[in-house]
Parts: sequence; C-alpha cells; structure tokens
Amino acid sequence: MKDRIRIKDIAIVAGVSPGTVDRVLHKRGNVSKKSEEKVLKALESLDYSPNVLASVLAYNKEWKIAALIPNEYKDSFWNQPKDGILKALQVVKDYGVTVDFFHFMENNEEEFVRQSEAILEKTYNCVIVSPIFTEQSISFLKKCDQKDIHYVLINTYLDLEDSNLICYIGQDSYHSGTLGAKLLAFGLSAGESAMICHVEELVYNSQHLIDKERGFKDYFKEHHDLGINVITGHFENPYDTVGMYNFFKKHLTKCPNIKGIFISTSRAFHVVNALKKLGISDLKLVGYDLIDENLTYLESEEIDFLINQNPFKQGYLAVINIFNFLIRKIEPNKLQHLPLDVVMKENANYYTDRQFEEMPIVM
Amino acid sequence: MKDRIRIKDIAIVAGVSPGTVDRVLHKRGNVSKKSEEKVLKALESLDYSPNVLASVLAYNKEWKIAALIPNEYKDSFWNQPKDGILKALQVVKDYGVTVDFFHFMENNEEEFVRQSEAILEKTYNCVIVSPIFTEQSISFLKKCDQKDIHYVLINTYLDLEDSNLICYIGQDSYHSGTLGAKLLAFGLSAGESAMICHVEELVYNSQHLIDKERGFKDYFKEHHDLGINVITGHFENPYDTVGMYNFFKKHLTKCPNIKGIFISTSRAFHVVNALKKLGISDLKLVGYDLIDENLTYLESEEIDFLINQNPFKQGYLAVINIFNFLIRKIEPNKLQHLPLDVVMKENANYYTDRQFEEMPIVM
DNA sequence: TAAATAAATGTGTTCGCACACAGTTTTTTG
DNA sequence: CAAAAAACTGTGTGCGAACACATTTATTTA
Repeated sequence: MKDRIRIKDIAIVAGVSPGTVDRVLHKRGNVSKKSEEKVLKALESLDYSPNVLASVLAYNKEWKIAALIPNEYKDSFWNQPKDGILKALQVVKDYGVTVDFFHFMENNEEEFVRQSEAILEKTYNCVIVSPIFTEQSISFLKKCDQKDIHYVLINTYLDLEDSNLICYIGQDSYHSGTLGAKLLAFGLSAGESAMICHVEELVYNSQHLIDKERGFKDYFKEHHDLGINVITGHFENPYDTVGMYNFFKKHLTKCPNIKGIFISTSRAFHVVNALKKLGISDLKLVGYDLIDENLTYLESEEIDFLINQNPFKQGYLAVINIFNFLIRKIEPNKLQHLPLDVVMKENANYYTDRQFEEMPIVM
Repeated sequence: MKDRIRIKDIAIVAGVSPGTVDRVLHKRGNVSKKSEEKVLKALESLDYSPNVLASVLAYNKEWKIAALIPNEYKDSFWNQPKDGILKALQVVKDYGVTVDFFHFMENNEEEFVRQSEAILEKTYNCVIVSPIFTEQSISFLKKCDQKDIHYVLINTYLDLEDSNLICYIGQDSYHSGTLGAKLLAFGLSAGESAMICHVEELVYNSQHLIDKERGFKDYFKEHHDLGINVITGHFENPYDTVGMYNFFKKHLTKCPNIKGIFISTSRAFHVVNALKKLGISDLKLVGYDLIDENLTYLESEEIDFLINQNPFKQGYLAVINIFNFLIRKIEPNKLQHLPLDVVMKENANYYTDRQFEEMPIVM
C-alpha cells in the first residue's frame, strides 16, 4: 500500500499531469506523441498496477447480470448453481455487480423464449445461460451478440465460434464416464460384468449421456485385459417403480454376473430402491450428484461412489468469470471443466458443506 | 450500486450528520443517547452494509502478514502452500495486504526460532505458521498473543485455547485414513490382506501418521465382515532403496495374501520402485499427495489412488481467512479441514491444474 | 501577423468511507 | 450565574482513479 505506484507517481516521473497519464492508460487520445512517450517510458520503469478498488469506486457504474437458468423444482440440482451465483454476488456486490434471475421449467421451451425476450428488453451487461434448448439458445445468444451482451454458459455446452461467449463452465462428461468405469473396475474381478444404465426422461441432456457412455465403454475397451464385460441399459421413467423393478429383474436374471452398475444420471437412488425390492445388496454402485436421496444411500453404503459435478461452483464461477472479464479485464479460459470429485461416505461432508466455496474473488 | 444505502442516507433518515453515524457504526463514543438511538433505529429500517471498497480505500493502512513455513527444498510440497499464499495475495493486494516470507528447514529447530524472532522484531498484524516444532511454536505463539498478533496455523494442528488463533487449516488425518481404507477395501476380496505402511523419517509429523493409522484400522474393525486382515509396516528411510526392497520382500513373503498397500506419507513412489524390483505388479496402492513422482505412477496406473491434501489451498485459505478476519470482520471457523480429494489417473488433471483455485475472495 | 480553430494539458470534482478538527451545545465548577 | 470544562456534532479533507471542464499551447486560416 505504502510504496505502491499511483497515477500521480507516474505523472511526476513522466513530467506530465495525472490527467495525461490517465488518457494514455485508457487510450482516450488527445495526447501528444512526446507526452505519450514520456508516460510509456515511466510506466515501463515503474511497474504500475491500478488500484481496482479506487477504480471501481470512481467508475461508479452498475454491472448488470441476468441469469437464465431452470427453476429449482423437483430436485435440488438447480438450487445449487443459483446458490453459487448468490454467494459470488456477496463477494462482488461492492464492485457494483447485480444479478436478476429469469427462471424457466426444464421442459418448457416457450417459457425459455419468453424469459430470454424479457432479458433483451432490459439492458444487461452480461447473461448467465444454461442453454438447455439448443435452437432457442442459439437464437437468443445471437441477439446478445448483436446487442453487445456477453455471456457465460453453464452446465450444457454449446459450440459457438466468434461470439460474445466469455466462457463455458461445466462438466467433462466423457471423462466422468471414464472415471466411473475405473471406479467400478477397481471393485470388480475378471469375469464379472459392469452395467451402464441411463435413468432419465432424456428430455434435454442426452449429449451428456452419450458422452458418458462413450467414456465408460472406452475405458473397458482400453482395459480389456481386466476381463470385464459391459452391458448397457436404458430406463426412461424413474418414477415408474414397478417398471424399474421389472427392468432390473430381467437384466440381472439374464446376466447374473453383473456385479456393478454405473448410473449416468442423478437417479442412482431409484436404482437402489429397485434393487432393495429385489433383495440384492452385493452390487457395486456408482452414480452422479450429491442430491439428498443419493447422499442417504451413500451414507448407508448402498451407493459406493458419487461423482460430483460441482453445480454450486458452476454458478459461483460464472459470476466470478464475469467479474474478472468486465472489471479486472482478464480474459478467462473459454472452456472450464470443473473437477470430477469422487465422493464416498468418508469424504462426503467436505463436498456438501460450503465452507470452502465461500471465498474471495479474482484471478 | 444505485439504490444501495450509504452512510449519508442513514444520516438523513436519522436526522443527524454522517459523522455521527460513523461514530455509532464504529462505536467511537462521543454520541448522545438520543442521537445513537435515532441512528440505530434508522439502521434497523435500512439494511445497510458498508462499501468495503470505499472503506478500505479511506482507511489507507497496510495489513502486514508474515508467513513462517518450511523451505521448499527436496520435494515440491512446500512450494504449494507458498504458491497459494502468493495467489491469494494477488487478490487482496488492493486491500493493502502484504506478505513477507520467513523460511526454515524442516529439520532445523534453531532456524525456526531464529526466524520467529525476526518476525517479532518487526511489526506484523498477522502470521501464518506451520507449527512443525511443537514447543518452539507454542513459545512463539504465546509471544504473538502478548503482542496482539493474530495467527493462522496450517498443515500441523496445535491445541491452543483462548489465544489469538484465527483458525487452523489443514487435513483431517483420521478420516483420510478411513478414506484410504475404504478405497482399498473396495478393491480387495475376502481373505486378502491390506497393509498400512509408514515411509518417513518420522521427524515431525508423527501425530498425523498415528491418526491416519487409527482411521485406517478403525475402518476395518467396523467392517470386519469384509474379511480383510490388516498388517502394519514401518520403514524409516525412504532413500535406502536396498533396505526397502528387503523390507517388502520380507513382508510379502511372510504374507503373500497382501493385495493392497496404504502408504500414509507422500512416499508411495518409493514403494512402487521397490515393488517393481521385486517384480510385483498386482498390488493395489493408495498414497498421499500429488507430487510429481506420485503423479507419474498414477498416470501409469501403478498407483491406484492418491489422497490430495490440498496444500495449495492451505496457503490460499490462510490469506483469505486473515483477509476476512481483519478487513471483513468475519470470524472464521476455527477448525477448517480441507476436502480429502480422491485422485486417480482419470481426474488428476483437475487437481494439478490451478485454474479453479485462482479465484475471488470473501465469505 | 492576428484571429480562429484545433490539439494538448492541467485542475477540480466525484465515488463512499474514515478520521481529524472546528464548532456547538451541555454540564460542571468556582 | 459566568467561566471553564466536557460532551457532543457537523464539516472538511484524503484515499486512488475516472472523467468533465477549464486553461494553455500549437496549428491553421484570413
């Protein structure tokens, strides 16, 4: 603080006024070549970095963010990105950042469009989008490009070139499949079979599921010496308990050497329920997401591993990256894959507690 | 930003001057009961939160931190807390925070004392200490208490009551032992044995090792139905390759059903080297710490799991917690156990890359 | 060459808060 | 009850940067 270089110091060294230094720093023009040179030379010798606090205070403008993400009904998944956004906001609100939420139902395209239009009617600097509906999202984001609104995508990836995309923040589905395969493989013996099972309505995130399956199968292809056979299963309606019971009964009768199941969605707890009714308890299970029902079965060791996709961090980092981009003028990594945490009974508390997510900002 | 309450606004509502509001907020005294009441009433109705940026800017003081941590010689472990400290510093430097480092060798008590005295001679607001030498550390920290210097402990826990301790940041050794046990257990079958092996000079962190061993053994006690036997091993000098070869030869000959080894230190790679010489490759290995040698064997799948103790985060969070404590006036959790990340070949990159550790501050 | 215009530069105000100091009111003392 | 002391309150300045505006200097035009 004491010996930190200020604009005033540069001005003295360069032999000009602070106003001129400011003009050079911000490329505002109206500076003679001679003065500019003097300032640049002074800058070189002084290693100046602006005081962001003073800068933000003087700038005195709002940075408005709109968040277009699904409603948090049904399970707790979408609560978490929202919580992450709100937590990050606590950190950056002094910098003039504000967030407005625009929610839509995960199966309602019209609502998505309606909300996205509502965003465009107002004036936002940035949006955080979960682009669940591909077409509608692309259309919306193109309009953002035109209006010079930058955006961060979370959870669902969209391939956008030469756009106002700040970054994508989400999971690497393929490698999470590989990871799940490795975990199961570690617990299985030669001759046993591993099943990958999609339990989902398959409304929107099918690309995720395809990638996970590919990752899972590639692992066993590369490790065929393990002697583990892979079986694929699909079950569309997680709420049809009877149907699911029959589904697993059929598969496990047909292949009694299935000793592990990888559930590619957050529905592992439904699988546990079905297996319990079947009286089966010796299967190794790997699933996704730290939602309450899964955590209960993780605690009782009926689920062995859950892969955490860090939904809280998705929201948190979305805000932080916008902050860095807008205020700190730092270009972030376009593609930010969150850690694939391996969660077990013994370390679950670290990932459910938020103590370490509640932290300071800036790269 | 726009509609945010300022001191001036409170003053208007309360019908007093900003100066009086300031005196009430900071409990500076010299305020009549009548004025104080008016201000407090206004505060209740207005939900004011101070603009930390403006506050820090106006306060215009340095927050000086001294970091007393081991030198980074020999392996890369102590580089990481240091990197974490430096990264956090980038974030908080605008708030007037500075850090000076005081290094010592891990086996040199005199140097520790010398450096701690050097710290006391200057005027620091806070210290970050890795209290490797118990006695000397306690003596130093008591002097800090007297001089009203607050401190954060990292990596090694010390039981200190009623002191200027801000918080302890480090690992939960016991549960990391349990975690390691669970991982091995998942890969072993009934009738096989699991070995816990300490490979270390045992100079300082023996409490860690004791706790890890306890956690490891407790797991198998609680899960005796798994039918896995536990064997304990010690080897003091990791650099004695021949000795280590003989050590494992002896143990594995005596107990050929040992199918998994849990190495309680960061020396797993030495064990791999010994086993390679013995021509053994079917053992499941779980170790600690993402140091280069371990990561190489994780990549080649000769080590199955590494438990990450987040040394980078230890340093990072130490600074952040001091920041929150001194500047944001937030009392942190006294005991902060970092996540015990399960690291495998398939997700190692997420924990070695620093992209997500380089982030914003504040609770 | 003077006047008009353009370019360059310096000064002053603002952001919200902290703190010093001056100014005002109340209380105490002789 | 006046003077002195204490208690209280308001105003002003500075933190570092951003930007508006006033002022100075250089260039163009008549």
